[in-house]
Amino acid sequence: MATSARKQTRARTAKKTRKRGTKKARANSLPLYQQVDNIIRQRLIDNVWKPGEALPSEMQLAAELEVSQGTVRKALNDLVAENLLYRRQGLGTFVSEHTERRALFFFFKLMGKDGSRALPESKVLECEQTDPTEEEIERLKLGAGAKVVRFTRVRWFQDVPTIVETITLPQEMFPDFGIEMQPPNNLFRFYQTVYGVSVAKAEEHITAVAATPEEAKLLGIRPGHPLLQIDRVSMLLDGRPMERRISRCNTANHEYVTERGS
Amino acid sequence: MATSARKQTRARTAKKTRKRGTKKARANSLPLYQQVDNIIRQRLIDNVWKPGEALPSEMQLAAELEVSQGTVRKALNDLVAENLLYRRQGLGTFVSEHTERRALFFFFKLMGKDGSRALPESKVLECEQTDPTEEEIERLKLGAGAKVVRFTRVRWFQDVPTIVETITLPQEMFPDFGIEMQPPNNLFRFYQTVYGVSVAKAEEHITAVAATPEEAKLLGIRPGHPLLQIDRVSMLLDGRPMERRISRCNTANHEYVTERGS
DNA sequence: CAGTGGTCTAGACCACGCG
DNA sequence: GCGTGGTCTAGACCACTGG
Repeated sequence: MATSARKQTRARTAKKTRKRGTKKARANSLPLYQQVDNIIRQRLIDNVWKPGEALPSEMQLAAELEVSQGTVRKALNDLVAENLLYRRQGLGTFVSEHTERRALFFFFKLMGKDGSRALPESKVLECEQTDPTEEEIERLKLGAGAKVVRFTRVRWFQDVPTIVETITLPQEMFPDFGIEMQPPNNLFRFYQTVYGVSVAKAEEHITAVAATPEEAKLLGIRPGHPLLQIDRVSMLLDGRPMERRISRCNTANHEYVTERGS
Repeated sequence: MATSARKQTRARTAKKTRKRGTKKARANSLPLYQQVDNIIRQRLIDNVWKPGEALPSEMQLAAELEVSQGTVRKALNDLVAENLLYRRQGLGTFVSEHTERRALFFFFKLMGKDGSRALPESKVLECEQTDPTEEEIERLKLGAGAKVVRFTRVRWFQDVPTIVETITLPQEMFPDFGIEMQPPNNLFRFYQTVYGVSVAKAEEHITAVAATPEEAKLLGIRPGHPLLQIDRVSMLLDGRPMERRISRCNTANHEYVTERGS
């Protein structure tokens, strides 16, 4: 910022014999606040500030990047709108964490039909390190020869088995996963604290399917019973896929809830 | 704004023998830009500006409401973030419309598994004006004695029947609906242009269900085949429910797709 | 108390769309 | 050329947090 973008700016306006020395124009391509946004975004990707940590104050960032406080503020607020940061008056600006609560409200859309909302318990059935299927290669954008960790678990709400879940991770991002380790219930928090891998966005494909005999047995239902299948790929800030998860849910007592504003 | 909120402000700071006459403080409750936001929001509810129409310019609004241009700008940008308005440089600020394209990308989440994305054709089976069920009374927040319009339709993607839909409307909001009128394919646009009713937000509850014999016949599948049920209530800007829709979809070739940022 | 973010203003210039 | 929104700055004061 202080160098590249800025110099360009000066260069661009040079031929017009710039009169106002104090005024800043923007580079031909991107507005200043977006350049600031990108710099901060890159630092988040590079883990310069870790989840839960505070960023420098607006004034400090403004001084470092040689822009006004207002420009930094706009960039920060945009990042807050994307849930990457949060701010607390009198305290500072912080990197978002994947707390239990956050996982619950942001990623976990299954609610009890009675209005209850809770994370289910989990029990892992199998866990192996293996070769990916064709579908996994595509969904996780895996390179040739890449390995994956794949495990299956059943999830309960109040002693009622409700979800059968198959989770696939790129082995490269999670070294030694599943070798001497049993995955815990809150996976996102685990990914973040143990491997420094933070989920930034996710895409879900939802369909209705019939329960297989195995699933029927695990969930205590008839084979062929309708299940809600949620096929989700979670991605890092830079867009790289980091988890593929297929959840097959009995929606007798729970439903997938989503709302959209305007 | 020019009167009520402003006077309060003055009143609050009165006892401190306010020194700076030019400075504006905010009322105890809400920041100025939120007051402006609320005023504009109310005008949208009151249809002061209709969908597609331009609002007054920032300067005009600022002058009318006696605040700075920057404050109006923040309020407007917040409303843009909610998709209630959109702005075009050099042109102005406009009220959002429910165009085909908008309906497609905002409300219609069903995508072809081959990546295609289109609004299906529709054929209405029945249409009646009747008493609401208990469930409808609750979901549509109907008062005692309120009537509803209820109709059923089948929807096709390229000649393949895929969705069976039951739609319920509060009769009060849609006088004469269904009496001498057959509902068209793009309902949201119809609601807006004919009745001045604009959807602002929606909540969906998604489950997996088994096809009834009637549905199976309509969709050309076996009874008991798994269907994706989307139970949606759409609401006006002020939160009043205006449509309840139950869509039961065969997800053999289509799936419900959603993404979440951070 | 000092330091943080939150609000608000005033004014400059830029980029765009249209006549 | 004019009016629109878009960007950027500078500076003021408010409100909250912590020591």
